[in-house]
Amino acid sequence: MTNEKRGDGTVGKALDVLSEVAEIGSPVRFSSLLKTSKYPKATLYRLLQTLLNQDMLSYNEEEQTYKLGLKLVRMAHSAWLQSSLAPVAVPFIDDLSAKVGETVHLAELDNGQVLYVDKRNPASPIEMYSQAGKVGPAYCTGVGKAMMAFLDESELNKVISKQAFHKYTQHTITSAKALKKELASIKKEGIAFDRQEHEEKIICIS
Amino acid sequence: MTNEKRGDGTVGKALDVLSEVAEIGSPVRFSSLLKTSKYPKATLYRLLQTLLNQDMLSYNEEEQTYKLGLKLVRMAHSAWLQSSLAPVAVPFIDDLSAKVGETVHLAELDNGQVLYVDKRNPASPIEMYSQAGKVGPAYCTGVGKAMMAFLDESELNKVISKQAFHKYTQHTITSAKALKKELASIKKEGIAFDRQEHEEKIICIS
DNA sequence: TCAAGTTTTTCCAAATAATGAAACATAGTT
DNA sequence: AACTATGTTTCATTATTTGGAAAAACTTGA
Repeated sequence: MTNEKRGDGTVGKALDVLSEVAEIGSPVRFSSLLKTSKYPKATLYRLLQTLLNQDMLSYNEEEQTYKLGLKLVRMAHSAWLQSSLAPVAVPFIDDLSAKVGETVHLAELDNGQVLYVDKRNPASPIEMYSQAGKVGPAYCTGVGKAMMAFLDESELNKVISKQAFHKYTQHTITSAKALKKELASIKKEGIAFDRQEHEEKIICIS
Repeated sequence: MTNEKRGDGTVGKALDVLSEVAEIGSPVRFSSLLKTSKYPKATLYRLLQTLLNQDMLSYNEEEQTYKLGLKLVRMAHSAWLQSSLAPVAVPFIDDLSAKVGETVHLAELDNGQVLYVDKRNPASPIEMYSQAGKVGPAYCTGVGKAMMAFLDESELNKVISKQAFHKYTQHTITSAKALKKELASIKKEGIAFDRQEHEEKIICIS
């Protein structure tokens, strides 16, 4: 039986399980996972054990619950450090945030997704981790579009072809053609707007 | 570096490779990884491909380099949300930081390791991601010891038994016995100190 | 341009590890 | 005690992973 879409062997399955735990968002019991998961009992069990051994998950014996583990956090820390621009740009966004008195995001474009690398909010100086690290679709956020506008033709096509357009709100752009048109005008004017395309009531200027 | 306990099949290997990429800290070429890695060419290659497919790594075609990928960051974000106390405690540590005018860490104890969940530094409001997410050994940090002091006997033994004591500085505690003694006094006095046990010139009060 | 060196990718038979139905274990209830 | 709901282990079968070696794909240099 070959599974076409999710096709990399055991590792794929393990990461699948890891994602499931991540998506649930709170510590989970084995049985609870079993209901959601597409893997049979024994398999799921062994995958969880492996992930535990590897510190990708941590297990609370009292409550018999699994949650994401230390290794993951440690690696994410590395990922942050590996991010190309973050360390360099920090002073700039601090500055910008202070000047405009609005929330400032620092984002990176990675394979058609916007990774919010950092965030500065002048009012309450934190919330940070709760936003930085978030990933969103590039085609319906201000930053995303701003960045795509400056890709060259071939790269842009590559990115677009990977996208599955999903209509988040009634304003979301859902065709490659419409997107390209918008990008062209962004390039000309130097400013990108997000007109409630991803979340209602949130607009942004990039 | 010398980790004997490596034994869970393919998943273990894949995560091993992932760790290696993380530890290097900057984008790596295949050949470069091959030198460090204990896996043969073909194996390493396939593992990298799998991790790529899974978005755990991302690949820069121009430079032919691998770095940590989006999925990892996304999951770490979830890990942060799953952390039991962070969301609740944020206002408190903001407050505390303002009052004492010193850097405040929020840490969690997880299997003998201290995870710095959050950090507030009154002078420069950031650096955060660069520290939060960091993991350190519990037995030679102020916070770590403070928390261990309030574990009950059996849990404490479990944690201690997992520890490999490593002498970071000449002040580091290196025996289970000495550690227990110290914990007892911490419990009595309600304050834990870190007297340059982990890093020279850094002391802290918990 | 071709040959010589690198680095990355593919192949395939043998070796190994993963699978999952079912049995077993351990609470928790009625 | 028998019943239920979870969690853990076993084991013969099957599918995946392995790694040496060799083929591509790139890089250089003359």
